[in-house]
Amino acid sequence: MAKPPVLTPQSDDFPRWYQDVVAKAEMADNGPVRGTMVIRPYGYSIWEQMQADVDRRIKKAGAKNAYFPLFIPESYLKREAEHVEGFSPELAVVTVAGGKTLEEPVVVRPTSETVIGEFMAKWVQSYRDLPLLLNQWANVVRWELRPRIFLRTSEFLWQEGHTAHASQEDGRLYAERILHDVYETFMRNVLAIPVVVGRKTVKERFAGATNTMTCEAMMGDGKALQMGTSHELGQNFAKAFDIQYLDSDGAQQHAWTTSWGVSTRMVGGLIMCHGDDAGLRIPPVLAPVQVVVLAVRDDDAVIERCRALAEELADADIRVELDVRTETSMGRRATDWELKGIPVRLELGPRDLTEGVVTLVHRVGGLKEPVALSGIVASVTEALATAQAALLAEATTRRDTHTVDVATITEATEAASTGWARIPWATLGLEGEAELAKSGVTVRCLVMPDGSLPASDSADGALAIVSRAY
RNA sequence: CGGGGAAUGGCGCAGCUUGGUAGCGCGCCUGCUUUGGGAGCAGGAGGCCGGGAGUUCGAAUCUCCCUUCCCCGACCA
Repeated sequence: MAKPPVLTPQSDDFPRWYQDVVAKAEMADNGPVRGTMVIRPYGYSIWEQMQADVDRRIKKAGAKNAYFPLFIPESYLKREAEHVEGFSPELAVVTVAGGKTLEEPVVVRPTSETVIGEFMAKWVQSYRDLPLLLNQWANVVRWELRPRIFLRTSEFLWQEGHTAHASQEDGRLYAERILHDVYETFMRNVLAIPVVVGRKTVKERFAGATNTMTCEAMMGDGKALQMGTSHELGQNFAKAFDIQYLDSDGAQQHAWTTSWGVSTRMVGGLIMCHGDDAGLRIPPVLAPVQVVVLAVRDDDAVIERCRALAEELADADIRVELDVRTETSMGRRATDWELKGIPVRLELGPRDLTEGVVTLVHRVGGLKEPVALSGIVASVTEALATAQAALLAEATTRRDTHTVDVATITEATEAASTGWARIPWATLGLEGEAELAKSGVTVRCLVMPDGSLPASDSADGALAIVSRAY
């Protein structure tokens, strides 16, 4: 009798598959409070890898890390009208603390523009203080109506960058720099996710921003996921929080601010972009464990050789884990590592040992090949590079084959049942956008035909990428 | 907030119609045999059946109230 599949097949029920993987790969559990999640060690190690890489890139772009408080005076949120309107339904508010009703309720931050704006106002006096480039790694809370683990949780982890500039131009360039040099590059080169970078429509724009830019990724089922955003906030927050500086001519000026962030949602995106019916497939550059060395049998010589092998790989700076839990069957362990998406598995048994080889199993593609024990570092290095490239190629092919050019709203809706549609923004317009929304289809972003960012909300020739989204 | 479901060992479920204080699969523990793709057999541990009130000799099961969760929709950076 055939064994039932380890996971619900993607083609049967994609959301169910996603839930299954999250549980069986030991990524996360639901928390006790609705919408919260417990990130398990394996899931957290993936987040830590993301964090480390993104943090390095942010610092390279000149921003410095700081930390602002979790609690924000409710009055701060109210200072920027559009901002408070955008958030009020999803705010968690503390009204009682220390056994007493608070004079002024405090809000658990949904994002930190307001509190950071308040302090920027204190720190910025002169044009010489600009640009002020800050970033923080923090948790934020948004009481979402429909949570989904990693994709939309009531509390999530992220990095939020906040900057103040002397001119609109400088702010815009910095927001774009973060979008391209930090987010897009990281997603493509590390996550192996070929995101489309574009400009949000007015409807989809962040509350309080003058321009919202986004990285949109296509998931395995053809739906879109916003993986990161970068906002130009204009002078909205500078005016609300009085961030002013004296320019070189001695005149008071309001600063121009930006904000930008990526979150634990990326973990969900990674799962849904690369996962298959056997589980996760983690791109090697990101993978907390790149190689697992697996002892096939309980045999002293085998286990000893496995240890030596793992050590040799670790010495070559390959992230390796040793699995000599021979009390568990070989098949079970192989399945479990596959679920976790470890890119390369080295299986070593008595047979391999006598032949001086080890069986190298590729998670991407599934190929199994005997490779010489002597040149193992080179073989593994090559296998990792191949897997990284293959994942990006696969995701790129899917994105491209599931994106079609259309001319009408009806065609766009149709195309959105299996992927993305590209339609001239001039054809669609605000009414078309509203029309699509009725069937659950949204404009993910606007892009120019050459892939660059539209310079305005109504840039000539801009194309709308429309699809269903998570 | 509207519509639909559900709450029973860690997880997934059956039992309820026709009341007699729980059962299955997976997981877990012990032992033996196994181990090259989710091991097998044997023996175990583990549940005041979401909460409260009521009917009854007796309630997982019937009645009423409450709470929570899930799905669809509205909402969402």
